[in-house]
Amino acid sequence: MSQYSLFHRQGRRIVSGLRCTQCDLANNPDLQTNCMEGTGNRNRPTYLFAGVSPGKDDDASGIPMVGRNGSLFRQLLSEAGFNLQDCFISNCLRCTLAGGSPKKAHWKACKHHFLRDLAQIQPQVVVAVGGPATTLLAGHSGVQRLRRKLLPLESNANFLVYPIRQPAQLFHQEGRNESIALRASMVDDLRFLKNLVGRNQIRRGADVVLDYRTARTAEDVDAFLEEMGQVPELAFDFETSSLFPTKGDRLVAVGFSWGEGIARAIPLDARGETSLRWWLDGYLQEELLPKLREFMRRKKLWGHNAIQFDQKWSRAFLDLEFLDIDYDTQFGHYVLDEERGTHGLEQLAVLHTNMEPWKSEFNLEDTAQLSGYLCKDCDATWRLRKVFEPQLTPRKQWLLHELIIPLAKELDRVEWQGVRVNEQGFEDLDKYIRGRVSEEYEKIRSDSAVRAFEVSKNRSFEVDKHADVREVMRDYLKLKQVKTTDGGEYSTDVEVLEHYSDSVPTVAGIAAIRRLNKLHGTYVTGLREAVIDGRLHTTYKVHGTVTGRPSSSNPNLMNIPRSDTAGKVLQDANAIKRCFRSEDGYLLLQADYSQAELRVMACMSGDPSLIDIYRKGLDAHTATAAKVYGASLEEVTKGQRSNAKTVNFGIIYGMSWEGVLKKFLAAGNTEAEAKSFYDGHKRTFPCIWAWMDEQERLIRRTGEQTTPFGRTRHYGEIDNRAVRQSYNFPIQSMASDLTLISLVRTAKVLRQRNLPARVCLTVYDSIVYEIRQDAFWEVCQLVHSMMAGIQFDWMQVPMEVDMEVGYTWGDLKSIDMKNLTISS
DNA sequence: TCCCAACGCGCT
DNA sequence: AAAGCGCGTTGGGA
Repeated sequence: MSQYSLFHRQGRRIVSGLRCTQCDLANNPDLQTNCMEGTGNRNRPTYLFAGVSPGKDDDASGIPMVGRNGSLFRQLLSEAGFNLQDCFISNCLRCTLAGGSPKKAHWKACKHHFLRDLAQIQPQVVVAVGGPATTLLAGHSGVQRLRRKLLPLESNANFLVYPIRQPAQLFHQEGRNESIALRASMVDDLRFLKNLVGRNQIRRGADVVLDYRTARTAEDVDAFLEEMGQVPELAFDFETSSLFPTKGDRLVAVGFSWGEGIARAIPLDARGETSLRWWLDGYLQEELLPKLREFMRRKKLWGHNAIQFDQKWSRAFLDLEFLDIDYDTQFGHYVLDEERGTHGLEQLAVLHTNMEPWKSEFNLEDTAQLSGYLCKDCDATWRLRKVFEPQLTPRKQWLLHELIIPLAKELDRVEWQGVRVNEQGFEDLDKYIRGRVSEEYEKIRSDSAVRAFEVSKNRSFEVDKHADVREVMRDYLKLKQVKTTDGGEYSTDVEVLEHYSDSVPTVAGIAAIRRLNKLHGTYVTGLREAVIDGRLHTTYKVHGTVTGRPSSSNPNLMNIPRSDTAGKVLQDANAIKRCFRSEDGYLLLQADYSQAELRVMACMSGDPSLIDIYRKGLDAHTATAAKVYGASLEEVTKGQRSNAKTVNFGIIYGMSWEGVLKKFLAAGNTEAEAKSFYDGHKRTFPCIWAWMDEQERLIRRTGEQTTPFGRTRHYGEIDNRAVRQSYNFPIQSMASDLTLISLVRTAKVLRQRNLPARVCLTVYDSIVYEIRQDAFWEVCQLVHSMMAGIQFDWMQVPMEVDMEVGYTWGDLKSIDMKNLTISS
């Protein structure tokens, strides 16, 4: 899988820098520029010029189209009236052929670079410079014959290729009369292209003739299924009456596509004027659904709904436990471009295909209209795969097919099973918190400032109204502003409240009420409303974050309060987590990667001191403090350990000196102490700081980072925030991927061995399993050995896995894996 | 009634 | 001034 080495070893250290080694061109000992970037206007220029590969001078300088050939080419462009501002200049192959000829393997290995540029840059037309480039791009040879023609780009027919002859030909005929004529005709060809553009004759091509059909009779259905019978793989989509199938919901229609502009829609729930006759006589349940089930059961499918969605509806309405889905266009796009909110079907189709917007046609109440809409969804889904899939590097193929898609399928099962909850627990909490809130309100209402506020407003003071809290603190309690909100207002967030809590009891009361309200609204009322048959079913999003972490929503089960938070206002600190429980006869097992991010940092930076700490199995924060303070492990004080912890976390987030100072001061240190620790840390862990500098240089040079797992983060303007993100991204992303890989692997093995255990929850670096009691120890050992034994070539320290067991999420006990005992 | 911004806060 | 999320309430506007 290491065909690229973003992180490659140099001596002891692993440094970053993109080095492509995917074809033999990279092995050329004389190669100066590995994987050359194009140059010019990247923002929808008219022309993208593509030579076959960098020339000798290009290779030496790192820029395409320089040297003798390049300047001749630029001269011709200028004579033909081209403006370089409107051009992007690159090559089909990114490493020099050094006079050799391009082989299929070169293009196959390199193509994704070109196609990615193309998709991002979106030129109006691609100009293939010379015969070899034309062959690679358009699959035709003989430039002479193809002069002044527009050909479809072989890998993505949405782009047109205009072949021109190689200007360097002129050097072979220098001084001859033919040379003058040849030069003139080359310029003419360029002018011809410019005129085509000027007359607006190169547009995104008119779309293909659409072959969309909707089934209106049973005969139509049979004909469609017959027609699609021979097609091994189909794009498909469901139209549904809601986002999550619950009672009363309807699977409205299903559609398929197997070619550009081809789609079939089969309505299942007819509405509007176009009522279908078979809908009326029981045909749906007795014939159509079974037929459809048999049909879909045997097909490889791909969709655009992030898999879990399709899976749930087919399970609920087609009685198909698992669809054979091997691609999803949202994921396909996500691995190429991680930006949030960019994976919408219509948005992608408009950007990458010839299709026009259609989402406004959505109408659940008119089946005929909806079917047309569905056909477009399916068509777009089919087309987008053809656009995105060729852009995948081998590493991204691995990421998509070996991690993301299997993960989505596993998480689908997790969501579907859900987690058992103790509803009585929620009710008790509801009552308790209401009581606590009135108590606290009673206390603060005895404050004269609060009373004065209420008198002047002639209404009660409410903690949930930010303006109320602000006014009371600022104007009645006369407390100085400590912090400003984004909107430039007097902030009253938890940090400010805590600042005054010790000295002003009313502020402490406000803080308590706010926390109680949060716990009540989000975790008691909110969760209770989401319970279905005694279980909570979250939805995990696999493509929702720029780092590759999953996210959870409806309800979010990744932000359930921990005991130290809840304990600040609840008598029973674990009351909320205790509402999450195992099924009768089962146990919960929580497996946590301990300090995954700092361990990844140790591996990526190659820092000998940090590696040493983890190889010796020490407590990382204590050991950090010991090294920085020059003390023995036993001598490290609580305060010193806490300082080390602050900096260790700060590093992961790219905290600045000012940030460190602030934290240290807040913890009761002097500025001198902060400074001394900060400098001491840099001296003790030099490779960590060098690695961070490396990341900054990398994103300044290339604008992006890619992890060994194939996750990429793109940056726009490189500001301070981007620099901090560059420190955090590989660490957070890789740590998360280790957990996700473990989740997929362990879940699969549990199933293969038919063990009575399954994944029940996951929170970033932890996985919670629900295990039947009699199989507990077997599963526990299996999970532990798989998770702790995870190994990749870049890993230089062991991964430790903390194991905990309990009947609920709120009273987990540590497991001693050596002795297989449970701590009391 | 729905949508959005602002603010704040829960988690790793 | 420390990364990544989802979601609650309030309050203004369409």
